[in-house]
Amino acid sequence: MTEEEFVRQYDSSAFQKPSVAVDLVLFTVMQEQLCVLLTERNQHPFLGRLSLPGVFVRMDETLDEAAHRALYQKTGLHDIYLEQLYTWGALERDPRMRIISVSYYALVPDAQIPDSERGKFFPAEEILQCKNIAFDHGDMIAYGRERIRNKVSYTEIAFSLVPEEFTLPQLQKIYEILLGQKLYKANFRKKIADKIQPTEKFTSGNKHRPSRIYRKKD
Amino acid sequence: MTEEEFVRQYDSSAFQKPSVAVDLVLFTVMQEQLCVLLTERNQHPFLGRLSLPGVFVRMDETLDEAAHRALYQKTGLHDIYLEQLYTWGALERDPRMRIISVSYYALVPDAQIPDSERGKFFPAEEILQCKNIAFDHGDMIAYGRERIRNKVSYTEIAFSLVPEEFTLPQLQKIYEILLGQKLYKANFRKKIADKIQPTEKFTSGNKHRPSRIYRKKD
DNA sequence: TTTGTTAGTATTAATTTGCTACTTACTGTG
DNA sequence: CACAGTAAGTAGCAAATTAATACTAACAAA
Repeated sequence: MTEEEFVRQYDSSAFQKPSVAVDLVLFTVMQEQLCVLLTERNQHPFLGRLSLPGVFVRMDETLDEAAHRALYQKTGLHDIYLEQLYTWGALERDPRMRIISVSYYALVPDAQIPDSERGKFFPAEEILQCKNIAFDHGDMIAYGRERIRNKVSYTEIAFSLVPEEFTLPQLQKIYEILLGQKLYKANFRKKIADKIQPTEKFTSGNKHRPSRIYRKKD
Repeated sequence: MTEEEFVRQYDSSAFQKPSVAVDLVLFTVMQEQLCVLLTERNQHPFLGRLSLPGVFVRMDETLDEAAHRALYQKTGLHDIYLEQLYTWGALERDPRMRIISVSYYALVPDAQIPDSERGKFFPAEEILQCKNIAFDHGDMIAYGRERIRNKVSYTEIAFSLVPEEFTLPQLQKIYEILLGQKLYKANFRKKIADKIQPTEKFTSGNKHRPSRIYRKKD
């Protein structure tokens, strides 16, 4: 059967379609941990469980637009790193009806999160352990965490988790948390040397040597 | 607005849903080139252009199942490496109606392709140049090529493009084509040494030293 | 001035990668 | 049957990265 025959068959008779949603895994690093935005469900199914923010995809918006809308509606944030993750299509992933969900992940620096939202972030590690998560959202979080772990080393996504101005110990900590391992200070600095720009500013107020403040190059 | 309110609003009033399709980027390495399976469209839109095999997702099948179905229906192949790529949701990607397409890529060893299908494979490089491709299928091919290039070095996907029994020059060639660069023989062998198992067999019939035949370990 | 603490640099060992050159084993030709 | 041609396979070393440790620098507080 050709694609064309399929279109005809599909449009005429069995005209049922799945719903399409976008779910958002919003990551940040808080208190030296990778954290995710979750809200407790106040309705069935999965009443009381934690779930990711999500929206249905409108006929007049792209997937990326839907993801940005979800982000903005739920957190008020915009202009942050956002990337498509994976599309989930298990038959019973939502017990109410067939919903195919395109997951996205986003990265925000801790400092950029409004105070009203801070309480909604949970450490990814713990969340994935305790299994109190609605739908297949645990899989989405795990998949996102994995994607980030892979991309840290060959992209610059770590910078998306740090403010515009940052210190190298700060940045290194982010790398370490995302990678899940300690790095060597000297080597780390050599490696990112070409991606950063020193400023003339230093941290202050700490009871130890101040740290130079940098910005991302370009 | 909560997700629940959305569900209600969505189901009752504006009940229109996009169609969901799966498109398959089937790669192989033929004549020292990365090639893709394409068929010429015999219908509008994009009449005469080359397009990827695709199917609509049924209500009773998962996305992975739909991808396998597409593969089997179009080529008769099964039990090959298959992985989800990316989901495409531009508004006008299909001029007939709103179709969201989940792309998958698959890898087959040249030797496993039935003769009837061999003519349908085109070098990815050329295809992406000449822009004779239907829909956004060119983007899908490019995205798949990129994904493979990335995964070659830290996974074992290259083995999916080689028969069960293979020589090291053969395998190295696959790596080189996927990565788009020459590799050093000795280093290559060191690196994959723990992933392969030597057999007692050798190639024959060539007018030079025969090559030992290996299998994938595990 | 001393201590505690973190920032930042220097140095060296171990490993991996880049690269060249060699030996080995076959076929076909004189 | 030697020799040329060709690709398989191995050895070895230089260059670059990564792993690891030790050091010096700059602050606050006692």
